[in-house]
Amino acid sequence: MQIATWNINSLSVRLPQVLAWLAANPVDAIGLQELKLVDEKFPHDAFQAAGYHAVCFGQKTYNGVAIISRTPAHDVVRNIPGHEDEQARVIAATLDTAEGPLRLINCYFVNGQEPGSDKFAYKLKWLAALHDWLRQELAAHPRLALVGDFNVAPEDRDSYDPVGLKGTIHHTAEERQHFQDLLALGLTDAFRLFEQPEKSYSWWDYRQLGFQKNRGLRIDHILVSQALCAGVTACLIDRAPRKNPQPSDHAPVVVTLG
DNA sequence: ATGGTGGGCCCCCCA
Repeated sequence: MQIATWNINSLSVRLPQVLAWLAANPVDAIGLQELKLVDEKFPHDAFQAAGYHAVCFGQKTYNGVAIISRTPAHDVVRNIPGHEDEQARVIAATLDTAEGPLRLINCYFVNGQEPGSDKFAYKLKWLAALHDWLRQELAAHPRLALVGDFNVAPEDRDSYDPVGLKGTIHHTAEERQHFQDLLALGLTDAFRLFEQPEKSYSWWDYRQLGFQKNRGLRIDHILVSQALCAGVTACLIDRAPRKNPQPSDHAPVVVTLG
């Protein structure tokens, strides 16, 4: 089976591209981020017509996440339990598969703007809350995948300019430590299980020909629990949709499990 | 340090 993640930067604008991508890449489930619409405007009919179920957690103007899946999702959780948050950033659900239940946690991690800012402080708090909750989720759900736009470039090789951007947002020691803390819970970065092209990125700034110059960051990730890890046979970033007219600034990431 | 581009929305906020 295949699971994907994609920050689509407005579902209203990108719905045709998402449907086209799913038609060409009939994954079993995909986590979407940055819907930028309220639940009342979520296009359930379009996904149903494409053969998918959807659960969503929307918000006006900003954020918003959804899980699109071939089989109905159940035990849906929205945001981090016990962590007060006005922003819709997390949706988790269980999918029934041939190999047993799979817990899919789809997150739009905080951007954080700039180290030292209020938004950066919010990012670090949010990351700590996610970590604490994930420990419980992993204990309850051995087969677990954490997917989404992490807004962290974990290592220097995940950035087009690790020296020039050292210490800036997505590149700080604090953010990278939080990423390592997630791995320490027993999660594995599926992308790095395999040999990958050099300069593999999942996000490119719209400005100054970022994509054409491959000035990007790898900030969209799929982390798998130990129970899933042994069955992972591939993990790829699909750059093709970034070449579309009116693209999202992010590319989808896809993992193949057993 | 600024501003480059894009989305949402009501002209400035967020990425």
